[in-house]
Formats: sequence, C-alpha cells, structure tokens
Amino acid sequence: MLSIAQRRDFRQMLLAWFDTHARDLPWRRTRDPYAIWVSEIMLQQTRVVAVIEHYARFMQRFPALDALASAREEDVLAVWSGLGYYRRARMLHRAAQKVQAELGGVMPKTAEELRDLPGIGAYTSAAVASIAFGEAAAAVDGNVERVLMRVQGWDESNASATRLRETAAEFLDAARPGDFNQAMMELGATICVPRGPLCLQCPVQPLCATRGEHLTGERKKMQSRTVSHAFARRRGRVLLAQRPKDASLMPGMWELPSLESGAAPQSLRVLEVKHAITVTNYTVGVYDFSAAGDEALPKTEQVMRWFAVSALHEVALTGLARKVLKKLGAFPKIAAHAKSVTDTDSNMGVR
DNA sequence: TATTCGTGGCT
DNA sequence: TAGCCAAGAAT
Repeated sequence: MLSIAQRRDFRQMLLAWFDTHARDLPWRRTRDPYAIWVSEIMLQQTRVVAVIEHYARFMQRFPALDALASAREEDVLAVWSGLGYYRRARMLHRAAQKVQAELGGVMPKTAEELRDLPGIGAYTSAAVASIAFGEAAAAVDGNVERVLMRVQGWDESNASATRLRETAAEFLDAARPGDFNQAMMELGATICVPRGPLCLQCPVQPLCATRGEHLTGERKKMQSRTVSHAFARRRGRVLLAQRPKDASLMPGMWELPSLESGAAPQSLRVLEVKHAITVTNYTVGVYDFSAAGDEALPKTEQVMRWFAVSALHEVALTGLARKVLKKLGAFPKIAAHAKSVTDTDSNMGVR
C-alpha cells in the first residue's frame, strides 16, 4: 500500500500527465450535466470510438433534458440503434422523464441522489457528480480497477470490490475529483491496457508495484449458433419483423424476419455474416425473397411491417439487421428525415 | 454474488 | 481466426 506521501505524488504525476495527454473528446468540451450524463451512460461497457458518432447524433436530436423527456421511446431507441445494451437507452429516457416530472427538470447534484435514477449505479453516479458538479466521489470502472490492482500488486485473490472502492477513495484528488477520475480511466484506456501495458510511457510507473501485466481470471467461453433470416425488398421498402415486447434480448426492436433452418431453398441464399451477441457467436444466413411471391414469404408469429429504405435511420433496428441491410445496399447512406416511417397500407397480407 | 444484457475493433 | 474486451446496472 502506498503511503500518504506516495499517494500525493501519484495524484500530482497523474494529473500533470492528464493535463498534457487528455484526448479531445466531445463530452470534455461541455460542462452541461445532462450532456455529461448522456456520455457516461453511452460509455458503459462501450468503447470511446463507438460512442463518438452516436453521441453527436443523440445530442443533436435530444439537446437538452426536456427534449429527451418528451420524446417517444422508439425514437430514443432509433438513435441508440447499433450501440447495444438497449436497456441503457430505455432507462436514460425514463430517468429524464422522472427528473422532468418530479424534480422540475433540474438534475440532482450529488452522487447519492443521482444513484436513485434508473440506469445510474455506483460508477455513473460518482462520475457525473465529480465531473459535472465537482463532488469528491471516486468513480470505479474497469480501468480504475485494473490500474489500482497493478499499482498495488494485487491479483483477483486479494482485490475485492469493496477493497478497490476504498482504495480508489484514498487515491482520489479531492481538489480535482472530476479530472482525477477521468485521468485514471484515461490511463487505463491508453497506457495501462489489459494486454501489453505501455509501462515505459506511464506517468506513475515509479510508484507501480507490478510494472507489467497482472493475473486475470478465466473467461466464459462462447456458444455457437446458426440462424437464418429473410430479406425482401420491393419498391424501395424492406420487410422487417418486430421482436416480442417481452423478449429478454432487444425487446421491441426491428430485425429481418426469422426463418426456420432449412425452410428456404439454397438458391435464395445471398449472404452469410458472423455476428456475436453477448455469449453467442452467430453464423447468419440471409435468403433473398425479393422476387418471390407473397405466399412464399416466411410465416411467423412476429409482427411484420414494410419500411421505406430511405427512413430506416428512424427505426430501432438491431445491430445485426443494420449490418445485413448495409451489406445488401438497403440502408440509407445519408440521414433521412421522412415523416412517415412505416406504410401499413402496404402490408401485403403479411401477418 | 452471479447472470444477463450488444456491438465492433483488435490480435 | 476465435476469442478478448470496453467510462456497468439491474435483477
């Protein structure tokens, strides 16, 4: 364990490094608590590069808390489409409505109060409170845990969550808590990376007990599955199916209609893609029904609807559906702003 | 405490 | 290429 004087040195060295090496990220250019909140939710278990695009679109569409609170959930999901972990979007939306309805549209300013909002847990409450409001709360994410474990020379046998939280609080720079928290994460994301840490570039290397990789535990191995989906495009529209509202995975979102394996002739097979969702690796076969008659379209219990290709930006698509539609040239390259997203009159007898 | 929730880039 | 992994929260 570092001494009090060593922890003071650690803060000084880390913050000096952060002041000169911090990445220029969109959410670091604002002090708007709402904007910082949105960024923190998007960044949960999601890489910075993946967040940047979605963040810009989200803030353009929902620039302030009241705009998000008054939006429809399906429109929030459409902007979130492709980012994954869609529960985050639903809870962010609900939390905005709660702040608007119960708190007069004013965000809570302490970690403790933020913690009561849907989707805000131990990490996010501390991150928002420290970055947006200057509260001396230690934010402990995966980066911070890894940095602390290496600095202390701990492995998974002696680094409990409680111990890491307590240690993070002891390390925290109470004068610049927001910067310190971000600096710890920045260090973990760019220098103290999981595999092959760049110790020679590390600003706190002299204080680190490990100076290299540390032991990590076993990972659960992935399952593999083969699935088939139907693609049908007619007169600028594509046929999509809605996942059940009570599905555990991506409820209510739109995807290509499912096919029983072997239900479609091989002659219609136009594409094969690999797609991993949580613990399963999918091999996805896509069958083109565009030229087939209505009677040949897959029979399914799912709700199905024809969508204009030009308006697919406004639809809450699954990432897999988006990927396949892009590969088949059925996804708009420029953002469309069509008012009418669906055309129920062209349902063509499909259940 | 252990699972479940997406996706894409990297090695 | 087949994993590995990311600014976690809810249940």
